[in-house]
Amino acid sequence: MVNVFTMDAQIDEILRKNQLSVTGSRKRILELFLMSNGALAHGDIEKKTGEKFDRVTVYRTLQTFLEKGIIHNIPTADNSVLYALCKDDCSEGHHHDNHVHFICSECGKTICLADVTVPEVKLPGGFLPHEYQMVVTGLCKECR
Amino acid sequence: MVNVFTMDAQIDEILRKNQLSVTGSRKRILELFLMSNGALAHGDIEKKTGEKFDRVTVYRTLQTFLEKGIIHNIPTADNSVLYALCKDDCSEGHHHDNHVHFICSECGKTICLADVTVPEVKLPGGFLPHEYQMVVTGLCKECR
DNA sequence: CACTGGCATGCAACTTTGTTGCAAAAAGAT
DNA sequence: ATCTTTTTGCAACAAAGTTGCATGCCAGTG
Ligand SMILES: [Mn+2]
Ligand SMILES: [Mn+2]
Ligand SMILES: [Zn+2]
Ligand SMILES: [Zn+2]
Repeated sequence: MVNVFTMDAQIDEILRKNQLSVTGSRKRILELFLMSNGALAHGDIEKKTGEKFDRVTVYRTLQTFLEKGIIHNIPTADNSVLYALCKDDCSEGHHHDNHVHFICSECGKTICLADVTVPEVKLPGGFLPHEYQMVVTGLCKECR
Repeated sequence: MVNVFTMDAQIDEILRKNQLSVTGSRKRILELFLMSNGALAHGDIEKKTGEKFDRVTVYRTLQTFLEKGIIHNIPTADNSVLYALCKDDCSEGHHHDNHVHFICSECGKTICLADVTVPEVKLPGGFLPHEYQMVVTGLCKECR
C-alpha cells in the first residue's frame, strides 16, 4: 500500500525542482509513473486517465518530462515507445539511467533493473560510443 | 562498386531458399538491404523505391522477410522501426543476430556490428532471460 | 485576497503511419 | 498454354502523432 500523503508531496517536489508549474495533468501522470513499478506507454496513460485529459496534453506532458529529465525512454524492438521514471540525479539533457531494461514477453510489462548496470563493450576502431543501452526480453517473476 | 551480376544471383538465392516467389518488389527491397551497409526504416525504403510499389506492399514484404528470418529489427529509443539483413544462418523464428547495434547520433545511420556479441548480464532473482539486445549511440567513422 | 502576465490546456484540423478486404495481376507448377 | 496459388494495388479505414490558436489556469505581485 502506497502512502498517498507522501506521494503527493513527492510529486509536488519533483515538479518544483524542475521549475514546472503544478497542474492537474502533470500531477496525475507523474502519479501514474510513481505507482507503476514498470514503464508506461502513451496508450497506457491515456487508458488510465480516461477522458480526464486531452490526448494532446498527454503527448506534451510526456515531452516536457523527457526534456526535463524526469522520465527517460526505453528502446524496444517493436514500434512501441515506452517511458519510465528517472532516478533522482538525472537532469535536463544529462541522464544517468545506464541500467538494463527487462521486457516480459508474456505480460508485456517493462521493468527498470536499476541495479543492473549496462556493461560497456569494446567497439571496432572508428566508432566513438556515447551511450550504451541494453534490453533483455524473457519472463518476469510473475509469469515464469 | 558492387557487382550487379552476383548480387542479382544472391537475391534470387535468398528468396528461393526461403520458399518465396521471386517478385519485383521483393527483389528490389532485398537489393536495397544488400546495397546499404546499415539498417533501413520503412520510410527509407519508400523513398528509395519511389512510386514503384504500393506502401502496403512494402509493409507486407518487410513482414514476410521478418517472419522468414531474412531481416531482423533493431530496438531504438525513439519510435522508429529499423530493419537489417540477418546473417546466413538465421531461419524462421530462430535468429542468431545477437550482435550490438550502433546508431550514429550525427548522420542517423544504424550499423550492425556483426562481430561484437551482446554480453550477457546477471539478472536479479526471478527473471528468466530469453534474449539480450544492445544498442550503442555515438559517432560513426565518418562523423567523428 | 484580487490582479495579471505567461504558461498550459483543449479543441479542431491535419499529417503520418499502419491495417484490412477484395479484385486484378503475376508467379510457379503441370 | 492452362490452371492454381500467391502477391499486388487500390480503397477505405484506424491509429498515432503534430500544429495553431483561443481559452483557462498557475504563480507571483501588491
Ligand atoms: Mn529505466
Ligand atoms: Mn543487426
Ligand atoms: Zn510478465
Ligand atoms: Zn554518422
